[in-house]
Amino acid sequence: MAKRRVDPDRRDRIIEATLDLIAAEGVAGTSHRKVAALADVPLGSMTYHFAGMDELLHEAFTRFATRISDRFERRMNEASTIEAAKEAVVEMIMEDTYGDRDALVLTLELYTLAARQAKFRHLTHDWMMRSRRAFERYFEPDVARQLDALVEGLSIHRAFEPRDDDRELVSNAVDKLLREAPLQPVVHSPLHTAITFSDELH
Amino acid sequence: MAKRRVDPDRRDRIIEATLDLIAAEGVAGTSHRKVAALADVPLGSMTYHFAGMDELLHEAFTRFATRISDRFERRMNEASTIEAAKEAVVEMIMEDTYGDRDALVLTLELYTLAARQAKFRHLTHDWMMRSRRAFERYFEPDVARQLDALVEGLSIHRAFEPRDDDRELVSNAVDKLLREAPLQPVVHSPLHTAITFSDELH
Amino acid sequence: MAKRRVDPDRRDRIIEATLDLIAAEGVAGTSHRKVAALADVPLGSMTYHFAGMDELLHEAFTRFATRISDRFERRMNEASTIEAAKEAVVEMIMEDTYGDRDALVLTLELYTLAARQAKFRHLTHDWMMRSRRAFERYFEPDVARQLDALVEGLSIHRAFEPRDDDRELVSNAVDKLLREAPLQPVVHSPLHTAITFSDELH
Amino acid sequence: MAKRRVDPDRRDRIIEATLDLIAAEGVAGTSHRKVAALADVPLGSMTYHFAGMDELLHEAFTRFATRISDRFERRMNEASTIEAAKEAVVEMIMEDTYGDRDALVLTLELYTLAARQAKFRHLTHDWMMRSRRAFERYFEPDVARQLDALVEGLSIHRAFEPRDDDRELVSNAVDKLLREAPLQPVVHSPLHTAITFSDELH
DNA sequence: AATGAATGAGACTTCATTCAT
DNA sequence: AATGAATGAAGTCTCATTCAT
Repeated sequence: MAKRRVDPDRRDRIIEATLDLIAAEGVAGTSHRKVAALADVPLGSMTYHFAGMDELLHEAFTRFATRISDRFERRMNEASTIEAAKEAVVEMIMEDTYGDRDALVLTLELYTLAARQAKFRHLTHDWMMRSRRAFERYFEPDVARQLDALVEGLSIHRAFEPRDDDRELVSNAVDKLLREAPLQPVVHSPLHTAITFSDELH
Repeated sequence: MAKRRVDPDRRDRIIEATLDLIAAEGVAGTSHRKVAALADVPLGSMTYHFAGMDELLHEAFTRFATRISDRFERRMNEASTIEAAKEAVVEMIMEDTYGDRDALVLTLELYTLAARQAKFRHLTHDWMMRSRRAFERYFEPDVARQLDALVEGLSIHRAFEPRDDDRELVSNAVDKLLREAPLQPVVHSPLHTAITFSDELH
Repeated sequence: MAKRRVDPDRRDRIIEATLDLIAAEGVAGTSHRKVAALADVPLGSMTYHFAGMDELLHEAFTRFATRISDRFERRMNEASTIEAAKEAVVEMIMEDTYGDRDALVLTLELYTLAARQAKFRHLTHDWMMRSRRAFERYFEPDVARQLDALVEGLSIHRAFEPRDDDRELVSNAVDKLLREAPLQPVVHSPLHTAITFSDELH
Repeated sequence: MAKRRVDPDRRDRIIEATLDLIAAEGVAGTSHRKVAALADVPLGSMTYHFAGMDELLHEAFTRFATRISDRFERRMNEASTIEAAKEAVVEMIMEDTYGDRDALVLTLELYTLAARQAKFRHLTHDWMMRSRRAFERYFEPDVARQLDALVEGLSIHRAFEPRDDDRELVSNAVDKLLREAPLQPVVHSPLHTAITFSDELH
């Protein structure tokens, strides 16, 4: 382990190491020590660069959510027709909704944190908003929300129980959701931001 | 803490306390000490009744998954027509897919564990199978799977971002998935049980 | 694990299991639980049959020391000439002074206990007395003591550092010790039983 | 316990305290807590300075074996004639082969560990090699080995059963071993380093 | 600005022993 | 006579954080 007095992207390296570690051992198994070892920085660096574990987790998940959203947006924006957009949705569910196993694990870890701590909730909020907005380039707002939920559910279920005929099933489900406008128009009401979660108890 | 040498259903109380604690503080924040305090049993009881933390978690999540599946099955079985079944699905998403906040948190915690440790995967597997089978009383197998994923996605998204017009949106999404058989019939292939997750790294 | 309501030699089995366990994991690594598991008796049996860990250890080492001494005596008594006796000594050092690895380990464990706790000292005392008396059938008392010490030292050293030419070296050493009476007769004085060890501190 | 953030030779103090404690209560009775209390360091220091109990034991016994070997070597080197060397051997057996009671106990504890765990065997190996080499300044290699074993055996037996006439007996035994070259020369064969011990079982 | 050293709290687990049956 | 259940004490170790340099 070489001395590295000059080390500009040390913060960066720490954040990446944190994400790797969470993917591998979960938030529960993540500690300053392990991150420091993985990032090859002195233990003392950890609390020097980040006020505490919470700040570190927050920054790490911010980077993760941003990264996933960026990729998602890019792929959706590349489509030039509705048909292409639909194909992109199916494609993302099929091959890499969450990019890979690590991404799924990180997503679940983030949801778990967000469900319990308000301070992580804006991350999931922003993420969802960006997804929907990307969908809205091609689809009705309500359909965008429905689609967003379907993508979520199919991705999780496929991760746990993949099957050979998934593509047809996914494609068909997306088709049906896009098929036609509802008979009785959905009434838009103002965003209801009430948070369902009561926060941590102690 | 009174002396209580004779105490049947102590195991039971420990398991319930564990679920409460996980809901409140997450798997990461769950410890023998805290569970023991919550269940009002001596610390030494913990590893007497359960070989270790892992066994405790496994038993707790087994109870949880079974409980949720039971309730889900019961509600689906109560429907007598397809229309009623559809209504039950919407209802469950709307009011209590996961029963309550605790149930959502516990579900996410379980998914997180299952994504990383094979030994928890059979719990999510069984759970999904029971859901689909319950759906299959009324719907085609493929539709059952699509519906199952939609329920998953909508429940999660609604938990994070509830809105006043959710009922219409949910109902409409379910409607569309149920609407009609696919034009090009989905080809059934044998269950592909390959697990996508490589297990814990060390 | 069958129910064994009638089980006469249970005490016996426990003692043997204890010796096996000490050989494998040392006195330090020996516990009621492990012994019970190895002997296939309920944990509750342990403190029913033996007042406590100390009594168990004492009985186990008593059996061990007796067993080793018996064997030693038998082999020495089988010799009919001094030459044969000398050969028996060499033989015992060479092939099985302590019988096997387990016996060496148990011997060292016993010495360790005896060096610190008076209550184990009579075991080592009796053992040594029986060895010397066995030697005295053929050799002068002083030579017997010298021989006894040489056997001890060679056995230990050979256990740690065996060599191909050990037999010659051992045989030669025994020869020299037996060769002839000392020029200046050793004065016999009464046994000095003062114990050098101050006992356990707490 | 005063605050002592700056405390060099803390490691040192811990090692010495460990040796004292092992001498007093054995490896079995040695714990982080007790050592910390004896060395007057916080419990947390223990695993900060030493990766674990094993490392601590290893370092402690390394220091012990080195210390004993140093003293042994020094005393042997001080002799200028064979006669003086012989006298030094007798002297060491008589008064302080192992220096004192603690040293004998520690030696037995080390042998016990080494007999069961390979990682401690190099300590006993080095120790024996240094003893023999010290003897070889004055005596034939084979005689050195015989003498080494005799010293071992006499020291142990004298510790357990001291007698007033030990000096004559010891002196006479040494004399005999040194007396003259063997009639049939011992054949030297290459060192046979095979380790007899199979290691811990599980 | 950066870090090696240090520590109190608390983690999981094992244990000898007690006790009600 | 025998034992399953239970527990308080103590074991080793990991941790986030503080602090002197």
